[in-house]
Amino acid sequence: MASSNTRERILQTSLALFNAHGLPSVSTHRIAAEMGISTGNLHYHFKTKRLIVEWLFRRFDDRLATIDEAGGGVRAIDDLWLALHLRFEAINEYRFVYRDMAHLESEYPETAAKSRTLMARNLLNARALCEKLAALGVINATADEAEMLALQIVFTTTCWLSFERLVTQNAASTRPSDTGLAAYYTLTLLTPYVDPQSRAYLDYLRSKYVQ
Amino acid sequence: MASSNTRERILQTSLALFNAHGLPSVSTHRIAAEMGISTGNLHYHFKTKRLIVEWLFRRFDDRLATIDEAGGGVRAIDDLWLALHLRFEAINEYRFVYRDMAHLESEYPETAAKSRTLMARNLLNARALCEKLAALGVINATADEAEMLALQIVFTTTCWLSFERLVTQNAASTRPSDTGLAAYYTLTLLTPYVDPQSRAYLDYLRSKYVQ
DNA sequence: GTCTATATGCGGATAGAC
DNA sequence: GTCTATCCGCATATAGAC
Repeated sequence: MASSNTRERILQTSLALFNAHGLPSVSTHRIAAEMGISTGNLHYHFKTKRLIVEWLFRRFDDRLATIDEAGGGVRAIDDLWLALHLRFEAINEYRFVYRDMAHLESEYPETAAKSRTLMARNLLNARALCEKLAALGVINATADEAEMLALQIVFTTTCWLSFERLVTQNAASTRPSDTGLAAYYTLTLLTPYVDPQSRAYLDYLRSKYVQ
Repeated sequence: MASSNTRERILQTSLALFNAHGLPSVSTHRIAAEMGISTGNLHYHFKTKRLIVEWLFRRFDDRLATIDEAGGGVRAIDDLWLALHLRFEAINEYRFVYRDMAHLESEYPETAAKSRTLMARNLLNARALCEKLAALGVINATADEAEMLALQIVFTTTCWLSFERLVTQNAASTRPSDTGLAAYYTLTLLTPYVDPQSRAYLDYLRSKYVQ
């Protein structure tokens, strides 16, 4: 039916605007205007802006959960690159979440709490991943080093895309946000620890991404 | 005179509130209420909220510039630890800047542009620093590795304190934000490259900060 | 310098007609 | 479902008295 169509368009439009201009800067008026509908109509589908944010966050969360499941089979550096790439794709599609996290904290505490839970999950997964890579001999790292690597990986996947916008020139509007490059950058954290074979793969990526 | 006193108090109060609740969530009303003055009075001293933000950012910028000057003499890992610690102290005192960077981008474009300039400066400084440490033999890294380390250091100093809030339990209000720990965490990026002597210092820090 | 009072606009959200 | 019209509250900012 047309109803759920509008509902879906609201979510898509909101997501695009949140990503482009930031959660606090995008009003329900603006969302409705962008879609060419009235604010009354918008509030018929979502009683509050908060509900829109919650729905979008839930999708983000589900998306990452799916990636996590599939990512359990990482056994080598190139698997890891793919897993990271997919992860950055997802984070990029919902980039408003991490970029406006401070605002989320103060205005949408329930969603922020879920975000904390997500972060804890990410840490556990990353830790398990690094331990596995160490056990497989893909990386040569002590338990402490593996632990630190896991933290660095989670830190980077969470914050890198936001940071990248600061460094790249003011082409803030026209941002393709190369998620492959982001994945490569994350992998470089492992550089000092990888075995020679994996090292060759990193060099291959390097030639691909660094001019 | 009392006038400039009030002006200063406005800046201090604004800074504290921005840090505690976020730039977009703190209104001029709230600042005035917190100080026990009227909004009219506040606007007598600062015609717009934007001016307050610009003054605070300028102080932040100056503060980092001072640290940069003093930091030119880093010749060993313990020097670097001190320099990083001072830097995190400054970033922590003005943490609203990086935490609400997305909002700064959309609502205070001029300040955001200055922030970009600052970031470029940071990158150059970090690069020079890593090259120097490599030349001194404190770290054993190729030119590429030194370059990557510099990027990682800037990324970490910029985003770590924001990320930390996400990971630590919901004691978001009562956050001492251990800047020494942040500096130690940043140093761990160098771990794989340091010479044995510096390694000993890192181990000392580790025993101090990691339970 | 500091106050009270007020103008103006925007954002979220609702009422009721169609 | 969708619209128009409107309410309410808050935020920035100003005017004018003290």
